[in-house]
Amino acid sequence: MEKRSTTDQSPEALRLEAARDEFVTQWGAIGSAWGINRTMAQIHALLIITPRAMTTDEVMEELRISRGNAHMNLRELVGWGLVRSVIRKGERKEYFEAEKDVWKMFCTIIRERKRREIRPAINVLKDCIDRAQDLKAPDAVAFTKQTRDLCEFMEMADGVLSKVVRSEQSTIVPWALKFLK
Amino acid sequence: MEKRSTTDQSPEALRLEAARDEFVTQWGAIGSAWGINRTMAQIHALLIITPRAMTTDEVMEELRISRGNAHMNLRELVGWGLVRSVIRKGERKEYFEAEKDVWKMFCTIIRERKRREIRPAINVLKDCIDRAQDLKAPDAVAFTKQTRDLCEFMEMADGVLSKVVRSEQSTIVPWALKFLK
DNA sequence: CTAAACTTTCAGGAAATAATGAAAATAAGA
DNA sequence: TCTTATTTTCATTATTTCCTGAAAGTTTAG
Repeated sequence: MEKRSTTDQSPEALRLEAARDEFVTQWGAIGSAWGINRTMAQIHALLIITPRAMTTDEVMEELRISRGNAHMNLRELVGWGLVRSVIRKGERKEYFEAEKDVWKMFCTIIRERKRREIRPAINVLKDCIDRAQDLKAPDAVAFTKQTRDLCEFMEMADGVLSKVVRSEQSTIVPWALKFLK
Repeated sequence: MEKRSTTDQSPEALRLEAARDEFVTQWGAIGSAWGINRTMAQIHALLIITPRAMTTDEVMEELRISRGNAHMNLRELVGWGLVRSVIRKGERKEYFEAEKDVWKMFCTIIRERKRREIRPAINVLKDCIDRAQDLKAPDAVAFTKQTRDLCEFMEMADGVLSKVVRSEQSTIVPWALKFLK
């Protein structure tokens, strides 16, 4: 077994390694600001900038994390559809590679967030509206108006995002968006 | 001092109270899925569905949280621009009220997230590109391509969001978006 | 069937984050 | 100025979230 990162020490390689580390670290921080587990974001970052598929052990080594941690978060990423597992014939272990196309990545994230968070939020709002809509007290009327406004807004947003995401195949939307700038 | 919530027990009032509680609780959960402190989201929810401005003490009582907690999170909300403090003449204490217009709320959140997270992320990406763009190794080329793609995408997204948010005053964008559904 | 290679699970511990409560600071009225 | 109402801070404590490592499970080759 060779230790890549400790034997390959040319200045260029070091510089690349530093840049990669920076990216992985910062991407982890960014992820956690958006409610994503730091390690999951870091693994995702690592896979995104690695051209070949990686094994659990490689991820563990690169990120200095335990097997359990690496495993769980890789599974989670597969669950999100951001990473797929690859099995090479004749080999027993599992490899993982990330979707590299940024637009596809974006669409996947939107699709999942819609499903996991926007839809449930809309349901909560509808439930709240149902519970209070027939009440006449001023506070109740205010409550109903506010939740209804919020609900309509979120349904609109959900619809817009669906439109955007549905165009995943074509490159038209990203192209059009560039001109909207 | 009267205890509103424990003396006013008509079935309607109870039902409203339950709906409000549900909303506050769930909104807190939703917030934390998006990287926002649960309590902050709950206070925001509470202020959104309360027609009048509230004092720190009212928020404390309603949410059963400590003064320090209420205080800090109210300040944070004011910092986000989602809540403003109101000082009534002749009164010494501070009142807080939330922006109720959903579209304005949305624009405020976008504007802040752009400032706090999207911009810094773009800067990180640019820094990573700078560090590695002159390297020739295959891994380095892949790294640069990937970070550059990501960077371009985020700049595009940032631009689109700016466009959307800049139209805050007018009601044209929300109106147009409805038709995009 | 057995062993080796690899994956999965999860109880317990560690780290990160948030909340409390009391003391200190500030501001306003008398 | 002094007193009181109100706000702010922050060390301590509590809670939540995450990670580890080892044991159990699974699969494949021989």
